[in-house]
Amino acid sequence: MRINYESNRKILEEKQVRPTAMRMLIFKFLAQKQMAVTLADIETAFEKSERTTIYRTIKTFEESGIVHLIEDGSGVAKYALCEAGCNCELDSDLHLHFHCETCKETQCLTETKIPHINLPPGFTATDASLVVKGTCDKCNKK
Amino acid sequence: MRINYESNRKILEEKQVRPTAMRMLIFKFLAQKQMAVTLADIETAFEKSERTTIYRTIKTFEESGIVHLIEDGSGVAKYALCEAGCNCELDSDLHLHFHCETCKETQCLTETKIPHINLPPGFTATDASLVVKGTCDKCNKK
DNA sequence: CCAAACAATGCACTTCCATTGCAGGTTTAT
DNA sequence: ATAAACCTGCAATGGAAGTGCATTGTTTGG
Repeated sequence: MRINYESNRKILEEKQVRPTAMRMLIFKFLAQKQMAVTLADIETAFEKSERTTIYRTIKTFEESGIVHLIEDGSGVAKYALCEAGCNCELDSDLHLHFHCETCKETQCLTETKIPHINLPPGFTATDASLVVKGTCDKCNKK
Repeated sequence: MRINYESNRKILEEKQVRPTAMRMLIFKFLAQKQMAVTLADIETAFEKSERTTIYRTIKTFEESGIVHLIEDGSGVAKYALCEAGCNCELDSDLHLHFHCETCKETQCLTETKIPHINLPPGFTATDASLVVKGTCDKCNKK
């Protein structure tokens, strides 16, 4: 729908990313997915387009703070859209990621923040990543 | 020293891993290192031996609970010895890992356990991994 | 003690994912 | 309109993980 298209475009522009056709498509794809996706997932969804372009698009998104990288232990990098107003780089917005061992999907649990950690003396933290593994709500219902 | 050799051997045997020469060497290497190491690190330390052997040795160690895998976000798998009596698989022994962005080393902070996390309704956890990034005590002193 | 059975090792090869170089094509600013 | 900056597509590279198979080493049962 038109509205959505316009708002997506606005998000890209706000982050200083030119809203090319490819980027808009990939952004839309990410927005529709509830889960974190791999580069291969995007490739599969857009068979017509080039791996490299997708790769670089995601890199651009990552550097611009449009998506954030998630390493969930599956060995491949996954990406998910940052929430509106999210500053993933900052300590303040460290949410946790949940990897379901049944459906193999990874999602952001944006409501659940990483609790404050007391580090041993001498250590200073700039970033943290918490991945919880188990069974997600959907799979627990089955 | 002899004592150490014997005690290392005992550890392997307790975990049902045959103490071959190669395995003893790799175990010793891990025990001396304070940090988590990559397969490449071990390769470099033992140039004479085969990548595959090292790879499979570490796999064996991992499956037997002698080492645990750490994914610190550097993209490559790292391994560290489990503490005596550690049961890395169990919730009870989830310590945190610290990745120093200055020296690029990763270490276990075994004293610091992962705090209890309240998951949203429907989610059940079996495992968790917390990696904190920043500057370690040594690099902060420089 | 010897042979059969099993486990560990070495070598070659494959696969998967990430990344880069370069040559067009497109957009933007002057 | 034109140059500069940026984006895209294609080809190729690199690094790490993993597999198959033949060989060697180790254990165990007779």
